[in-house]
Amino acid sequence: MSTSSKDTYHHGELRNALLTTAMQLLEAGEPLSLREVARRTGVSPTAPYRHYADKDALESALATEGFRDLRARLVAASPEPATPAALADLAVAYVRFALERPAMFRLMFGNECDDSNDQRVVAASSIRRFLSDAVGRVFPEADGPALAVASWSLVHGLAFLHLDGKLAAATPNEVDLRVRTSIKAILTVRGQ
Amino acid sequence: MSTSSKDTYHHGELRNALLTTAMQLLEAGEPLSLREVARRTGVSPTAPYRHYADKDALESALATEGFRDLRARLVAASPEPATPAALADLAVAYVRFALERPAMFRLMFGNECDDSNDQRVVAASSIRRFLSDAVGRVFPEADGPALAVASWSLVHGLAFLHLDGKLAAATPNEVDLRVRTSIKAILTVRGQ
DNA sequence: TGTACATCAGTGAACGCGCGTTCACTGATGTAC
DNA sequence: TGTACATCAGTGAACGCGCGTTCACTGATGTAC
Repeated sequence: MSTSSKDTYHHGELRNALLTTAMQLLEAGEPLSLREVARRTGVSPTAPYRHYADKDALESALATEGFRDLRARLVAASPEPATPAALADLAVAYVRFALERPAMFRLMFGNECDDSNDQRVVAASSIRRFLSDAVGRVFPEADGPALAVASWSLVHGLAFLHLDGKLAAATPNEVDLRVRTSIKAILTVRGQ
Repeated sequence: MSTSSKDTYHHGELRNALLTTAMQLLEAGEPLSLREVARRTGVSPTAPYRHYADKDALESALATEGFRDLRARLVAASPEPATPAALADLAVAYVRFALERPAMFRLMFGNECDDSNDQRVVAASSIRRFLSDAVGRVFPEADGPALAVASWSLVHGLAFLHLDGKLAAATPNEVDLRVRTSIKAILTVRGQ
């Protein structure tokens, strides 16, 4: 299964190959180590240092990919959300992403952020903007920024509480349902 | 600074002493290792194994303490919350706890939960119940369980997003304000 | 009240481990003339 | 078109590290008679 084509000493694609391998490690739920990534890519333990300054750099690159993937999932769920139902679809997509790729989600969020990586910052704030725009479109008369933060927090909290087993759910469908129910509950409550 | 009173070979309080030391390590933001805990408690590296089966057991005990502390903080903020304002006070207390004791908060939540530790499960669900009761009291006509989940998620998300630097805030007061603003925004939005 | 003995709660050496990272190196590639 | 040479992208040995955990042990404690 390992790409043992040593034909290419100068690999040419090592940077991407490392990223891909690291991704697979993460999806497999195995601990991420530079040495293991190198091993599985069929390359010496020090080869990665030609492409990433250190382990943190690899992780940031990985997180950047993660943010892009998450954004793509959200966009796929609802490209131009403009109704409460569309918002709920976004929420479901967000939580699904977290549960399907828990290690990645934790890497993206459950860490002190490395703000020195520009691409990462851009990828993360792109998600934020997409969500804010959606909320603004659906509730134009509300306190936009505050409601955007609140919505993101609600969804993010749902994701993390499920991830950490604080909200047990047997099946993905149950999770989806709970997400929708939660949103409906909070939208229909009588404010003070 | 280290309690070097070796007077007591049979320490008598080693179990608690270890827990306390571990707590301090956590609060200091240093990585938690069994050896380091033993070292700082002035005891051999293997002594802890008389009191905790392994590292996970220590961590569970630590998390249990954390849940109790968090509950105490919530109760202190509002012993019998019955108004939206009281709920906001709870939210502020929750987020403050997370930001003041980030390592502890991550240990409590940012992990797969060890459900085999009964005390831990009890301590965690006690918080959940307290929050649910509060929400039920304030919004008796709502879908209780769903709204409770939503509220907890909102607050939990606010906590984590701040923790991870996704929502920048210069001062604790700014954080408090944002928490209150978020809640107000979501409570006053016009549901569908 | 004194003593034998089981149990409890420590010690200290040792294990194997995998990690991130450095260093000096060399083989492959591409470019200037 | 051919060649010299700089640069690029790998290698492989080695470093020091701290960790969790096991093992056989021993000193202290408490209890039964």
